[in-house]
Amino acid sequence: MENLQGGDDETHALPGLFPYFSVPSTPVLDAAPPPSLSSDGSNQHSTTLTAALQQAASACGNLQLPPHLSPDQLAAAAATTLPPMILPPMVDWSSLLQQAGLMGPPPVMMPGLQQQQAAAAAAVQLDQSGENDGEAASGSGGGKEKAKGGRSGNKKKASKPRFAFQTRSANDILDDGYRWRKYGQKAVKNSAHPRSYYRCTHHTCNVKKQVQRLAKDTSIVVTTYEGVHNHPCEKLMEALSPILKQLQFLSQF
DNA sequence: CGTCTTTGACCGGCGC
DNA sequence: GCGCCGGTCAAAGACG
Repeated sequence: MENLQGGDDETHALPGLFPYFSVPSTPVLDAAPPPSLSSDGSNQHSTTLTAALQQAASACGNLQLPPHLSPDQLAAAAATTLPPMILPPMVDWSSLLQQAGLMGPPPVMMPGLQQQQAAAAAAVQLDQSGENDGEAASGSGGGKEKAKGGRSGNKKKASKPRFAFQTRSANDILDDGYRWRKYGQKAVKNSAHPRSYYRCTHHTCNVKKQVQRLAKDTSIVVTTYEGVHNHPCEKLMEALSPILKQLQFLSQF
């Protein structure tokens, strides 16, 4: 599959949407290897890594790197102290570096798809036993507008951004750093595996996600996010705090 | 006791 | 109008 870029649709950048994965899972398509953080000590690499960290911190809302650190200091900090010991393995570096503009588009996210197209794409991916897995997303525009609201008058056709991606994992549930409450499960046509519906448990957050397995390859989990979290990711904060403490320590010099 | 999952019922949109 | 389907609700139960 190729990168699924919708043509004319708006492209959503969703910082903080996929900041953290602790479940051992791998992106299915065009998976970029983790950055070789320790092998390259060049300034450019280090400063861009710092930018990635800054992106991640700002995405979560309540972290700041020491403002008075010079770029050189930040670069030195990143180059000399960040290597593997300090980099939490659960951080999704592909997403971080992609947010910082260091990588191409993430492997299976589907930016630019309108919600019904994303849903249709996911449905096609599930239903089709044919060849092109995700290309159906860009190709099939024929998705009819299905019911968006459930029973209690959810009439608004909210155009929340929706992102779907696939991971190869034995676990259905990816720990993405947020807490989710399951509120439904439905059998999927032509698939032995049901689709599960989750809602973010944060009071003010309205983000939902759907999780289902591909019928054709049950080792692949398709996760569809709808909406953007309006609160920090606590687990990412925990993951980044050692780095930030170290940077703050360095800022004393 | 609070939180979460399970599961059948229900709702609304769509095609025929 | 009817049935299908995706999505949601909410009661009941499980769990720590």
